[in-house]
Amino acid sequence: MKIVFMGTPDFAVPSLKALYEAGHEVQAVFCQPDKPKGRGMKLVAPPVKAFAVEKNIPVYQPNSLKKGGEEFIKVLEDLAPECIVVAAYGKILPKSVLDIPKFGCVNVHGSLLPKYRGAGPIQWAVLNDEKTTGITTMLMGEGLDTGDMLLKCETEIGENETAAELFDRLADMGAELIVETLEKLEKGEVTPVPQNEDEASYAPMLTKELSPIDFTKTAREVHKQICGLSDWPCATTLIGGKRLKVYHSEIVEGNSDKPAGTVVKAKDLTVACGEGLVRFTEIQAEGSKRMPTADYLRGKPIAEGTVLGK
RNA sequence: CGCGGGGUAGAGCAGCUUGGUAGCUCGUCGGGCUCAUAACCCGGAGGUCACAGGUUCAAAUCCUGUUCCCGCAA
Repeated sequence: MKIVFMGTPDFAVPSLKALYEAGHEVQAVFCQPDKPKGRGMKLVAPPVKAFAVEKNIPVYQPNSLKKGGEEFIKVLEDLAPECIVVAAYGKILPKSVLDIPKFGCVNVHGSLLPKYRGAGPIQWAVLNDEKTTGITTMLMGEGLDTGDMLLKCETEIGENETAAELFDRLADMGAELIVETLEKLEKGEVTPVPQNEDEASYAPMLTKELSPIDFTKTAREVHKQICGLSDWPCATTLIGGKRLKVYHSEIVEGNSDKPAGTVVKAKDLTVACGEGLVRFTEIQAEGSKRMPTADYLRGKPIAEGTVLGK
């Protein structure tokens, strides 16, 4: 099938790769413009662009498809793709684009719609301690992730699984599902199902305001916050006035009468919460790289009774 | 040139201000002790102190350049 692929971050790459390797004619790739990133504000190409360049697929990076995007829409019309596949593109497609391909625009979304529409479905599923989540492919409408659903694939969320780990798994699942979706779409073997608006929920992009850990919450809530925010923006606390990022953690059996945030076991950094105990297993201090907690403690021991968060 | 921290043994760190024997915790190897242990004791191996230049009798330490990693900000 002649397709145009629209996507930007790592999440989209497996899908693009799978379509490419499934023999589809990927006519062009659209992604966000290179953005100044990291220290020194260097321009960085999005992962999808890197893959496309490697495979000699033409890349377009419009600032917008709405305002001043006429020339790009012209490009799309000239390519006349049979389907436009969208995976975490990061831009709203105007109706003039949605109407171009005969099979429509198909989106790969990282949740079981209609739950968790929006930019951060994977992270919020973890943060909310969902037992399962998955991938949904759908025909795009004009609303935000509101289109009719095509196929779904469900998976369990691991007890200690971080959003980053789930991201990778879902990206691969999405890749399989989008290939299957196109196949069935072409053969007319799939029936679009409207979403139940009553069950819809919205998962906004994460911000750093979610980072600080509130140890008065339950150990489970703290643990899921750590998992859901890893690798970015990361749950954080303070130790001796310095910021400490927590990448991995696990819930520990037992309880403590110490105030929330107190380190009750210095050997493996077990911390008292409002209810229950949580243990940090991978952390990162300012100016240092992320490492297993045991490594960190060898160089910077933490005294039992230390209270985190200040 | 956005601001800042850092690169020292396999891992994590101290030492740098005030130049003068390469240090700590852990791991590893060998031995010992114990009914027993992620226990304890004794001993050993393991370093171009990121790279390049400079100052000096002498540089991990002071100066200059380069490079890589990280926090903030975006």
